Formats: sequence, structure tokens, C-alpha cells
Amino acid sequence: MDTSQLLKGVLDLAVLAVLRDADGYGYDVLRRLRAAGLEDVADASVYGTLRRLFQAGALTSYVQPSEEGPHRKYYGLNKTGHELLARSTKTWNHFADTMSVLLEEEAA
Amino acid sequence: MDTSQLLKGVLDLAVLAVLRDADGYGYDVLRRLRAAGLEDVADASVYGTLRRLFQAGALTSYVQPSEEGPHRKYYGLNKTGHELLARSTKTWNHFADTMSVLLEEEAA
DNA sequence: GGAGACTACTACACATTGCGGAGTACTCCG
DNA sequence: CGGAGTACTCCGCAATGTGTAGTAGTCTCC
Repeated sequence: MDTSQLLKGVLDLAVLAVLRDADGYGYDVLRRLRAAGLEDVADASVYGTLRRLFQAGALTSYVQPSEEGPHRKYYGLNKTGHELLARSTKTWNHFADTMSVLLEEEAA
Repeated sequence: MDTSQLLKGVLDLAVLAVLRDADGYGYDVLRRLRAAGLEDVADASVYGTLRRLFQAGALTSYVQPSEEGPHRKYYGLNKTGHELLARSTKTWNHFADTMSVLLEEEAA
């Protein structure tokens, strides 16, 4: 039901993942995440996560004006960000595998 | 690194899963989880989760004395617990699949 | 030109939940 | 008796996602 708790600690990873291919600004990252299936992500969570990752030194940031609305604050992965993404992905995969085994045991 | 955040919302599921096959008491559930690969789970988290699930009406509970130490508080799944387990498993699988796609995109 | 929708971001207070540490208490062994 | 292992409780903390409110820009439609 409540996917919000599942996101804990994983939103970082998801945000890094959608920024891997191309820089993006908050509102855009939000749309990418929702399009990817994370439909219940709240906007404040995304903005907060971007700020946190930036402060942690994983993202670059630059502001660009837009002609379709307010200015946009773009974020992109730097070296630290890529490393973090790689590490977090491994951690996640390991964790997901563990859960998988736990849940499937005795299912047969 | 820090798997503690990944556990958020998933520990409930993991606890339900290890109780699916047989009733268990806190200390035992802790060992089962660690044996299953969740080695960093803290004991307080498990006891807390058991209490929460019990209060939520998903578990039955009964105390049994032990000859190898203090009394043991056993917990077991009731109907609500089994339903919760089934529902949470589905939610988790869906979520894990979504993340999987997100992480593998462009990997090729 | 004003209302409303969509875009885009910030700030703050809050709820959930896992963790650490301290404390209690029982059994067994040396 | 002291220490280890077992078994549980309580309390306060920290991390993080959410809701709400607020600011502000563009565009459309009546």
C-alpha cells in the first residue's frame, strides 16, 4: 500500500539513475521518475534528494532560464555521483536478491 | 554502504516472511533474518517491528518459558498477517521490478 | 485583463521507522 | 561469583519521504 517507506534510501539511487543519461532539473527528474513507474513520488522528496546529493558532492548544478516558466536548476552526475550510483546499484541488487530468496522460500 | 535505510518498510515484510513457515520469538526471528542474509539488522528493530505488527493485528502472541534462558514471546501469523504478507510481497515485487528497469536502462 | 493551469522551486513542520545504548533478568559454565 | 549467551523493554536519536504553504514565471481562455 504505502510505497513511501519503500523509497527510503532508494530514492537517491533512483534519482542518480535518471540523471545518468542526461542532466535534468527537479521538475523534469520528477516526471522521469513517475514515467519510470515511481508514480507516488512526491515533488518535495525529489527536490530534497537533489539538494542532499548536491551537498554530498555527487552532483553538479547550474541554473538556466526557461521560456516556458520559471528558471530551471539543472543537476548532473560528476565523478563522485557515478561512483555512488555504481556502489548503490550493487548494494541494491544484493539487497533485492536477498529479499527475493526470503520471499520465495517454501513457495515451491 | 548503509543498508539501514533500505530496510525501511521492508523489515515488516521480511519479518512476516520468516514467520510464515513457523512461529518464532524475537531473538529467533533476529537469527533467521541474519541467516537469510540481512546481517546488519539490529535487535531493537526486530523487537519493535514485532510489536508494531502485533498491534496492527497481523500477529498472534503467546509467552512460553524456556529452560535455556528467560521466557520467550512467540509470534505467529494470523489471517490478517498472511494477507498482509501476500499484499506486501506483491508491492515489493512490483517495486523491485521498477527499480530493476530503472537501473538497467542504457546498460546495454 | 483577470482567472486558472502548468511550470519550477523553496521552506518548514511532521510521521515513520530503524538504530544505539542502557537496563532487567534468566541460565549455565568456569 | 563473574562472564557469556539468551531474551526482552524502554528511550531518545537520526534519516528521509510527505504535505502544505508560499513565491513566481508563462500561457490560455473567457
